[in-house]
Amino acid sequence: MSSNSKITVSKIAAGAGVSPATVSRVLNHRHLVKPETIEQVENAMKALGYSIPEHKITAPREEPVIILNIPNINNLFYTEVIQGATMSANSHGCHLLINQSPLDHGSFHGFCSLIRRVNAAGVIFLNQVPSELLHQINQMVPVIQCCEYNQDADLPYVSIDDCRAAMKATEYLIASGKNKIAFINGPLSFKYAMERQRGFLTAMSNADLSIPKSWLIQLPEVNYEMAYAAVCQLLTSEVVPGAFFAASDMLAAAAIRAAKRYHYHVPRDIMVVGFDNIDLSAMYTPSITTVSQPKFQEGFSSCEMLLEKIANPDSATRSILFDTELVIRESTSTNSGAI
Amino acid sequence: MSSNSKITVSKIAAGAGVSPATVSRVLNHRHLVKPETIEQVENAMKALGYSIPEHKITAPREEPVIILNIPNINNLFYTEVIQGATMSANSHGCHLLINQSPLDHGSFHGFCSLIRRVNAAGVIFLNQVPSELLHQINQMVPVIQCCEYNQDADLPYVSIDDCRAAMKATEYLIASGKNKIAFINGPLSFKYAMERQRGFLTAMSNADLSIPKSWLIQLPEVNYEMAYAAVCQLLTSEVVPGAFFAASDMLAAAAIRAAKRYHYHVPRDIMVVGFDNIDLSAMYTPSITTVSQPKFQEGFSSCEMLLEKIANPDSATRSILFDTELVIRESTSTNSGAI
DNA sequence: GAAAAAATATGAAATGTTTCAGAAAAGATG
DNA sequence: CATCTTTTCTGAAACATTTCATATTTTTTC
Repeated sequence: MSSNSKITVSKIAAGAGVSPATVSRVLNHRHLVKPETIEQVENAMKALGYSIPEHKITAPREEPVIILNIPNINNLFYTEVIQGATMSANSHGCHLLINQSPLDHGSFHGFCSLIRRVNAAGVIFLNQVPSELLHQINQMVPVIQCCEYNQDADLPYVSIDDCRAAMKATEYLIASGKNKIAFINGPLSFKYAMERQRGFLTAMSNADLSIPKSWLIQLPEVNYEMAYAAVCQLLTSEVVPGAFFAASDMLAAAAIRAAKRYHYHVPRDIMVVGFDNIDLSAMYTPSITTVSQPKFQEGFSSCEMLLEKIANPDSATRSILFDTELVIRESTSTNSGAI
Repeated sequence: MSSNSKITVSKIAAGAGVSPATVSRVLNHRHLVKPETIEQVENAMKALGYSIPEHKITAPREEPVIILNIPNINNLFYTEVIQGATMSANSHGCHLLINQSPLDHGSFHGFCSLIRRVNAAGVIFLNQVPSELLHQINQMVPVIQCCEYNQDADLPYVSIDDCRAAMKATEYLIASGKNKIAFINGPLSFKYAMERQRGFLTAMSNADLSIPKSWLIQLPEVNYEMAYAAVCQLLTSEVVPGAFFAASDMLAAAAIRAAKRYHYHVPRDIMVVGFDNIDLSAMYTPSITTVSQPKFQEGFSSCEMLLEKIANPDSATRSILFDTELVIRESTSTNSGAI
């Protein structure tokens, strides 16, 4: 027996013909060591019967960390987008971490310090960020905007054509024989809200339909209770709409609930269309007809684009607008077994 | 000027009249050093104008990063827990980042390398992690378990008493005149699922009630469609339960949907109780009676406990079990305006 | 395509941390 | 209260890690 005592870094180093420092590096900062040297050291370890403790094994290179920023995790919409981005990141051996920050002027400093602190390789924003902040961050690391974006910033984004999608949905309601359609929306400060409203109004005007101003419901935030209250109020006035188009599924759910309260049958008396196709829309009773956007795909592509930009900072990255699809469910379909 | 060069452990040791080992201990394992000795060392540090070392335990110059790990972001339950943890972290000037990983043997390496890569100060787990992995991670950074936990690991957790909560809910259904109660559950590999089932069965047996085996619905995953199909099947057999107790709100929603399909009135014919009080349960039609657990509070306390453990690694951290509350809504309340 | 600049890779030495053995203090025992 | 036992505490030495200087390779520039 050569050495029966404890296995030390120095002994491994001697066996591998390198310095103890190098062995220590293989153990702790593997990416600093040349692959062939790592192999030498690992052979020496094996010869001594040493196995590296599992939690000490580090990646052969410093894995990039990507920050995906969301304004508020309390929104069902994001989960599938995040799944897509995570899938992409993991398949490239990257870490994807989710940060929650409004990314306004107040939180900007903290966000920058986060980027530096974790040495992030890039950022995906799911919220609209003011141009000047976006540019400052883009000077530190590559940036991609996903779903909600700031067109002024001239930075790449992955999203859908909200206006066209809203037009299609409105046209569907009109084609279903409805001409008294109310629109429920959240704050117009969101680009998507603005665009969806524009699509709705364009489709209505194209069909020569006009509606009272009060049917363009404008909520101060995307909130179930508020939407429920607003729709209840509308349903107790003299003229009642024959359909609601909501800029998000949760608002559509609130409209359905309100309609039921006043004993309107959905879809016979009142049709309801939502937007986004979140899980809730299939689970609701009746299930909700909605504009489906490819959330997973959007997240996935954002991350792919970002990784491309990280690997090749000067490549011209082109923005993407995905197609949407109208998913017909019980809240508009008279021949399904809606309750 | 005595020494203008770098301040080292040896110099502090010389100043304090102790060995370098002791200074190192003051910095890293304070509890091993006698209080008077600590004071000597700290005086010597002050005399040398010692400013906190860069990456050592004594508060890094940059803000700590906490990793909150969830098994799957596609679960509505987590969002509020995350809000609580974020609130706590931010109020202490920490970054809280969310990572998505099942934390099994396959993903363990990647997770360890993440911890090292971002130099995380601590971890909060929202999923049950095998003891041996938990211990290995705990050797790197402090660990807190939140909501779902592994009792064997002997590491601190913040959660609720699922068994007692499930008993209370079952007793409420029994007190409401129901004695034919079915239970819908997800995989028993989750501790919460096991405990909730135990609570249900205990309450039933305490009331001398027995149910057919098929009324203990055991789904291979927590999934709306699966639950819907299972309940539909049960509702088309000869004897039909008068109530469903579901181990999660989503399963309760599926039960309601299935009941409606077969024209049972909820709550008159069939009562339904869920668990967790996620947003969905208030939005559903009818709204769902459910066991509410203080999700925000659990997240908040987990993070506070973790920060305490980071600041003071040797402090004895005691686990917490919060109280739950039964929130009565339309799915069980005959006198509310249920539809 | 040569020269300059930047990134990568390594060892010696400096520095930090842990182990181990033993001293000192605190409790237990008869 | 003397003795044994256990626990706490510390330093020397062993060991691990990081820093810094330098050698090597790769990339960029002109």
